[in-house]
Amino acid sequence: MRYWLMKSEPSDVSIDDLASFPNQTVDWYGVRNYQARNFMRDQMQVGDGVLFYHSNCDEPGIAGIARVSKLAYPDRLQFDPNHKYYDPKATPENPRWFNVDVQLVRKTRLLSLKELRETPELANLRILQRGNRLSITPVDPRDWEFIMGLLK
DNA sequence: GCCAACGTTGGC
DNA sequence: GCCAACGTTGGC
Repeated sequence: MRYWLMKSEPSDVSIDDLASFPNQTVDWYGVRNYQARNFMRDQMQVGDGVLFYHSNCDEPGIAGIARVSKLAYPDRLQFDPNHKYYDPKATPENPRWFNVDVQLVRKTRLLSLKELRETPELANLRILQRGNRLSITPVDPRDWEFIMGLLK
């Protein structure tokens, strides 16, 4: 059992969008970074904990708790020539991009990036490191427990 | 909209 | 394999 932080732009999929989806589940499409892909494809297990993070928006921060609900499988959009996530080098026989499914556990208060930065216990969070751009990062179990405490 | 920090691409 | 050019991310 591992823990992850996954960024989503709320203009694309917000925590409220997730809550409104069938089974409160979304396929985590559109990841086009190899490190993030490898986390999903090689390490994520059903039941892993996910911090659902709103990025590139007015109030960036953790907006809810979710879980991995399906193991990685090929990202459907890499095969769609009309989509911005199309990848001409990917084929169904040899897919390049993968995604897991993520299911809402519960919406939480917004634990803002500002508050995260002001919390000394969380100084090691990957998301807070300088220059971090990765959309999926592992979360240390101790950090996860600490954040669960803040979100009670 | 700016721009720092990365990641990717492709010529050599 | 190097690295300049280019593209993207995402907070501010």
